[in-house]
Amino acid sequence: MENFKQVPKATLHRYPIYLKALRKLKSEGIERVMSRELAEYVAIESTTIRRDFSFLGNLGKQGYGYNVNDLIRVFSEQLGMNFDEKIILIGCGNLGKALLNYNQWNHVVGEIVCAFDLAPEKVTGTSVPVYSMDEFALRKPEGCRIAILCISKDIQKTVDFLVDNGIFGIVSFASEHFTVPEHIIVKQIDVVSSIQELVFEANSVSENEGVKSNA
Amino acid sequence: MENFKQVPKATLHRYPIYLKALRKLKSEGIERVMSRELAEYVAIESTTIRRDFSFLGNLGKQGYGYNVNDLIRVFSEQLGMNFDEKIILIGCGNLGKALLNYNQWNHVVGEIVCAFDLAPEKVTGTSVPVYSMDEFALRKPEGCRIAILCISKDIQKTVDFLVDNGIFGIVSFASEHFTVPEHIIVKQIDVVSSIQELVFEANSVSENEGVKSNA
DNA sequence: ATCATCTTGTGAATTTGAAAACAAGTTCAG
DNA sequence: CTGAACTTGTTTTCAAATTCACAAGATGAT
Repeated sequence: MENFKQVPKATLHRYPIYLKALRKLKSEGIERVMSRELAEYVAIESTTIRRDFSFLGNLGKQGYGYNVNDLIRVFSEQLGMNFDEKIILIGCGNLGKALLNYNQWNHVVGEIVCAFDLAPEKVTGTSVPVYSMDEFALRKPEGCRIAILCISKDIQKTVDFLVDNGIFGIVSFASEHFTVPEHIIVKQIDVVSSIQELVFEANSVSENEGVKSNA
Repeated sequence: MENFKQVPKATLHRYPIYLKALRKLKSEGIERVMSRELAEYVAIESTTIRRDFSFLGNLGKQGYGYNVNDLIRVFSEQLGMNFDEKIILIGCGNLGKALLNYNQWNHVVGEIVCAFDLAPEKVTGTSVPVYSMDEFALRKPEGCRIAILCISKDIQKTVDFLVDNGIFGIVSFASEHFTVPEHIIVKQIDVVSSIQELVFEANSVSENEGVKSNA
């Protein structure tokens, strides 16, 4: 957030992985970790980890390692992770409802404040209010920047609408393809594509062995 | 599948994106596409696209472009995408059931043949049979290689169990961290991490503009 | 049939990312 | 307090991926 020295995209992609591992370590009561330990844990070279961390400042101590709590705090502050992102969800079908009932949002990135659906009266058993899409402008929470998309029709139209209404980050579970203006950030989540990639990878390594995998 | 000339990992990651876009084009009745058009559509440089395609053979014609149907067919055949992957799903909570009811599996990668749960008798309204984990060895479909993980407890134990039972590809929706042997391929799907990454990216580009985004 | 106009596929160059190597600072035992 | 043993952060080296640039082949209008 302060003086970003051009953090590489590849590094940005790994931060959530580190953060998750660090939270796990913290939950196990571990307060100190060395890059080499963490490396084994997340299957990323220790040298890569140290470099990734170095973009955020001098976080470790020679001969000691890193303090887990400090790391988590720096990640949160420096990367603008303020824990209270107001997120909205569009489309309350099976998947949408499953995400709404997912209880691990708090104190991680923020929370889903409300949801929108074409037929909100048919949606029952959710812990947050569900509004009609017609009420969007009226009901959109103050400061809301991110939307989770769980619809299967009219994707492009919906995306355009969201962008026009000030959303700049979209996490999409929609399987269909869509395009956005340059300044909008999209994260696609697609089981089918993941499985395809998995199959492609499997078939391509069967030819020449040797791939390191982890989660 | 035939003679893979070391397809780069980055390329492997883009194949599903192309495939999805191509299917969309096909559904719109478009039979011919040029790398430049496709580039604008998926926000990947045309030259990158041409190189990516070149790993699978000479698929295009100079002065003409690519035939959409041919491309889709080659992708499927060459990459071992045989449309009938027998997939299993572990954990039938909200999310698991949502995935089971997702109706766009057929003719894309294969299908979810059955599911497993600790308490299968409590799971209702699914279109595929749900078995107890105790019956795993007995019920696992012949030729099944891929499992979708939708559980929130005992992740590591479950993963170890699956690996011991011949699964080598895992698509995990579990938020918790786990490790696998080297030859196992894992695709993590995690809404929270995606949102984190999105926030990180947003905050880092606000400093220096200019990022191309798409879906 | 011919030619101007396209578009692919690929060597070469450039940019980007990862790994190795090491200097400098910290810890902890005695 | 002293020094051996560690571990970070960064410089340098190496590898991977992307982009450039262009030759070669195809098209379609005339």
